[in-house]
Amino acid sequence: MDDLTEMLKGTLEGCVLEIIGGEETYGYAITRRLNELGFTDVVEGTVYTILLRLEKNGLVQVTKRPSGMGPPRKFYALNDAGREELATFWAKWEYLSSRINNLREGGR
Amino acid sequence: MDDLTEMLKGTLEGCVLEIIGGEETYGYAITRRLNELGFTDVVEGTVYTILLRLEKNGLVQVTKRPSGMGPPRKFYALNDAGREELATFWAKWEYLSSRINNLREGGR
DNA sequence: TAGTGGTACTCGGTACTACAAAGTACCAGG
DNA sequence: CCTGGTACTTTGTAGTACCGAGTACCACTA
Repeated sequence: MDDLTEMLKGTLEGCVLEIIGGEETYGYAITRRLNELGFTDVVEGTVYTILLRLEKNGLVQVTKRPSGMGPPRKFYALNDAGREELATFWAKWEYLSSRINNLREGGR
Repeated sequence: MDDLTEMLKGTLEGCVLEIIGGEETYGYAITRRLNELGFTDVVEGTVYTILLRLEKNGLVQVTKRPSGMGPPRKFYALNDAGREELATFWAKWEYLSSRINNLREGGR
């Protein structure tokens, strides 16, 4: 699939929220997860900027833990604000995707 | 629905292409059409920048015609490149939306 | 005839986001 | 020691939707 970067704007952050909401995890693993979910071109740098943004906006709780396989990992978990943001994201996604699919089917 | 601007990035241009593909039309009418289709906050300035971009990228054919109801209108129609771009857009949209919905349903 | 409101397009600047690129650092195995 | 996989940081760039202000045409009306 060719370049999706513009289309990912606004949705990739929601995807990261969803992954974190499923289980406490860390940046490197999130990137790998996204890749295997079909977001093949998403790279680490992108995920880390999103994680820093989530942290700055107070949507996640961060815990640093040693790894054994390399440098220490920063684990991310959703807090209440994060869960709320995730729900908002899905509401927006549903709204937008339904409008777009309507448009495609002749526009009603 | 609250702010969708980030989520619209990469998709709004495709929506405009789809509308133009349906019938030859012009900026002001496209804005009104988007608004009634549920893209309520899209404003004229945004549509015009998209139209100029489409023209610059050689995806549309432009014809200026007098209006009777105000200043002359610039009518836009898809050319072959535009139709191809529209098909690519829908392919990307299908790909992306299916991945996102998969992710939502537990992630396989 | 001046004023208002709807139609219609242009242009300069801003904010936000995904991504590129380069670097730091930890650890295991040869 | 040196390579390769793991793991995070930082700076800068490009692309897009949006804002705001401006220009201009026309119909209607007081």
